[in-house]
Amino acid sequence: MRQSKLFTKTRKEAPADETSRNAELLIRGGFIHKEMAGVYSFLPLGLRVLNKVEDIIREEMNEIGGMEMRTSVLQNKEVWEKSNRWSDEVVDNWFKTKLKNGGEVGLSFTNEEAHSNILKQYVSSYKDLPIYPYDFKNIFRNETRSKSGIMRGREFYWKALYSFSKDEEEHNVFYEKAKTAYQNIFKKVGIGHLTYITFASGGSFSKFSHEFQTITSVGEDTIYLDENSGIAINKEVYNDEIISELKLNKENLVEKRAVEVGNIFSLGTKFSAPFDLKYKDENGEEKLVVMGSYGIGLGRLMGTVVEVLSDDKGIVWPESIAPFKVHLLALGEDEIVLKEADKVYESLLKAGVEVLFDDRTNVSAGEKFSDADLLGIPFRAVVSTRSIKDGGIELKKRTEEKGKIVTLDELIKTCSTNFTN
RNA sequence: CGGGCUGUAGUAUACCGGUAGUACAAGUGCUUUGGGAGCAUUUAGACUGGGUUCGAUUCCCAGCAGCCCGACCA
Repeated sequence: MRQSKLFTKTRKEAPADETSRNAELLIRGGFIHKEMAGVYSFLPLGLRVLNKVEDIIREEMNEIGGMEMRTSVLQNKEVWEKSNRWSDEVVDNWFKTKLKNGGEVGLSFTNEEAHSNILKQYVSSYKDLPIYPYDFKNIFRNETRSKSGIMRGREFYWKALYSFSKDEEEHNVFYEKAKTAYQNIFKKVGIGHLTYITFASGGSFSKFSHEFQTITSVGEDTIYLDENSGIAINKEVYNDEIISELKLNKENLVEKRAVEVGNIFSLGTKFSAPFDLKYKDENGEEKLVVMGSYGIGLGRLMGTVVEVLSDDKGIVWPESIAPFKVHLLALGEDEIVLKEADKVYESLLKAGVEVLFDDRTNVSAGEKFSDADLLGIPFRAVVSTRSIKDGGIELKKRTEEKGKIVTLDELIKTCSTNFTN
C-alpha cells in the first residue's frame, strides 16, 4: 500500500480524553477511530491487524474441529426467555430495540442461546455429536462504564466457540484441546510469555473456569501467580483450600494485575436443559448434550498486545499480526531515489511481501522515521541517496537501534521468511 | 449505578466578566530533506438550554458528552 494513498494520518498528540496507552497509540497511528465511549471503528491499518488476529484464531479453532458460522446480531426474545435471560432484572447490560410492529429484539451480548437454539434443529442422535460451531461477530453490551480504550467496550468483536458433546468425558477431552489451542493463539500473537492460565469461578456446573490472563498494570483482574508452574488463581476464588487443591505453595504466589484475554468454561447442561437439546444414545435413551463455551475478544487482545509490547516511540507489532511486514521509506526528492524506491516497492509486491510504502513527498526524513516507529511495522527499509551510495537498502528491525545495508534480494528474502515468534 | 474531575478551531492547549492567543494539522508561495524543518500568508474555535449582569466563553443551575475511582461484568 502506498502511504500517499492512505487516508489516515498519524498524530503527534493523543486525544486528551484517552489515558490508556493502547487507545493513545492506536489513535495516534490511525488504527482506530473513537465513535463514543466504548465504541471504536477500525480504520484500514487497524482492520489489517484485526484480520490477522482473526486468521490466527480461525486456524487454531479449525485445527481442533471448529466449524465457523455466523449467528445473527438481532436476537429473538422468545429464544432468550427459554433460558430466562431476556429480563433486564437478570441481564442488565442488554441493548434492546423495538420492531415496527411493536415486538422487541435484543442485540447479541453472548451466543449460547443462539447456538443452542439452532442445534436443537440438527442434533437428534449420538451420531450427530460432538459439534464445535463458532462465530466471529460483533457483540453489544450496555456497560455502565466502559474503560481502558479498546479493552472494554460496549461494542466489540469476538470469537465464541461452543462445544456440544455427548457426555462429560467427551467434553473434557475437547476442553483440554481448547486449552492448548488458546495457549497457541496467545503465543502466536506475541504475548505467550506474559499470559497465564488462571483458575476462576466455574459457576454451577464445574468447580473452575479457566481464564487466560496477561500480566499488565492496566488489567482489571487481580491474580495470584505461581511463576514456576505458570498457574494462577483469580482473586475471586483465591483461598487456602484452592491453593492446596492445586498443590501450590502460598509463599510462592505473587499478586499481579492482569487482563483476561480469553476464557473457557464448562457449561454442563445449563443451556441444553432449557432448550431441551437432547440426543438418543446407542440404546435409544434420550440424553442432554454437555456444553462448553470458549471466548476471545479480538479488540481486547489487540489492545493488550499494544499495552504490553509498545515502547516510548510507539507500537511494536509482532510479525504475526503487524499490518504490514515491512515499511519502505523513500527519503528526499531525488529522482534517482524515488525511482529506486519504486522499483523496490514493486519487487516486494511481486514477491508477495506485505509492504507499506512511504512514498509521500514533502515529508521530512525525521517525520517518516517517527511515523515508522509509531506504526510499529516489524521491518523498516530505507531508500535514500545515502543508502544508494552505500550500495543498497538500509534494513532495520523495529526493535533494533541500527540497521544494515542489504541488497534487494536480501531484503525480499528476509521479509519473505515466516515469523518465528 | 454512587463519587470525583473536565467540556475553548480537526488535534493539543492559554488567557479572560468587556477585541479569544499559541502550537500542530490544513491551503498557498519560496526554501529545506537521515529523526516530527524554516519564513511569509490564509482558513478555522467557547457543548446545549436557562439564569445573574449594561455585557457571560468566563459566575450560577440544568441537560448532554467525555475521562478517572468504586460497584457490576455471560
